[in-house]
Amino acid sequence: MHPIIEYLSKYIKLSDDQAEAIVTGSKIQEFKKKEIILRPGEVARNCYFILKGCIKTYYLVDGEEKVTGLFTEGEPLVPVSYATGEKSDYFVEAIEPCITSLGSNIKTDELFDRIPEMKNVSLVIGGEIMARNQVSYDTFRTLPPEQRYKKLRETRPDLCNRIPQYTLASYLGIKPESLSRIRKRMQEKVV
Amino acid sequence: MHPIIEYLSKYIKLSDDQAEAIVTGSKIQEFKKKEIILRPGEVARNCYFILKGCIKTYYLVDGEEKVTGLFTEGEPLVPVSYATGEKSDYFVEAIEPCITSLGSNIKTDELFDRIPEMKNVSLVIGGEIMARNQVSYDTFRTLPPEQRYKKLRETRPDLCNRIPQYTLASYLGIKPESLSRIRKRMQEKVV
DNA sequence: CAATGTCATTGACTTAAGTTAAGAAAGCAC
DNA sequence: GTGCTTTCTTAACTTAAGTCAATGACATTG
Repeated sequence: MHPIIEYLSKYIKLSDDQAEAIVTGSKIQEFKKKEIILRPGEVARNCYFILKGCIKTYYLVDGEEKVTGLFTEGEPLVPVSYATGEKSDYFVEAIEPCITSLGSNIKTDELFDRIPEMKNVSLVIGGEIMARNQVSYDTFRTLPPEQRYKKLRETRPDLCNRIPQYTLASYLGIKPESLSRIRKRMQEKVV
Repeated sequence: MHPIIEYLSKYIKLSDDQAEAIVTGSKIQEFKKKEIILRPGEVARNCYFILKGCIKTYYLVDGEEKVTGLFTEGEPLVPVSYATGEKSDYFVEAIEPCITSLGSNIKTDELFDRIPEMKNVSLVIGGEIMARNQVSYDTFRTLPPEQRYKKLRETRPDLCNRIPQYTLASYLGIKPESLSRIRKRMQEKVV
């Protein structure tokens, strides 16, 4: 089964015809490692469903990368700029070689015409993304750096291994040196 | 004009009949200062549009209040629990005496039947809430405590005056003592 | 109006993250 | 493989937030 259909199957029973229409209608786009998908000042014309690879979103503050989001296989990435139609404030960049399926406003309208039920699905998925964002937000807000790292190891252990430490540190809101020290502290406690 | 209709007018042109239906169909609920609106473990059956007053959302971590959200007049408050149907992880509590207009799943379904266009409005409003959340999230992530406070004074100066310092401190992710010191430091620079 | 409770500030001290700089380890290109 | 870049770690020092404790301001209540 196509990954997109598998993803949607949680929300809606699609006929074979409908599934076929979605898959053949969906555009695939690939990105090289370090390829920039969206820059500040640009308006996002697409959102992305990640089939393979890993993408980060980040701000450039005084020349420093501030990572605010990490996305991997099976996750939808909806740039704020796509939702609002305004210029993006941040970068979207492939950390690994990526294969994504594109969503666009035009495609979405066509889809809603063809399968009206998808409007409800969008509302539900939107609610879920919002809820997930909120949880991630609240974790960051309520925990100090060291505990954020521990939490991340529990909830997304895959990330800790596949992503450069300095990117992970930025995502945790600390400097690479601090992450290094945290890791060392944790090691010592285990021994 | 009713505040809810004024709010919706940004998104949809409602006939007088439709506006009438929404206003008469909407339930008003008031809360006393310090009244708890939602507790961890409970499932939210309502979302709220704030007509008057101020509401905070917070986690209780080791007996300590960790404020993650502050909402005032004209803002919609959608508990994660309302969106997901799962038990809440956090408290929702009135900081000031509040007057709110309730939204509920049943009401929403009725509304969608009556005014199908409202489904599109929900999608748009949902996108906007998500975008606003993201901006607030990213501000917190990318700025250190002192700058978070400065930013908050720029973007929501009202909050800094109407809310207790210890609540504000918690919202900024610091202790009241630290906020006190930050304020002192800022004063000294002005003089 | 005294007594109590709530909230904000201050000071002394601790802790952990930031900064700067240097060097080690790993990955990549030629 | 050699050399180069990128990434990670370590160390010494600085800075700012956390902690603990005391005090002061203010509002609320009996």
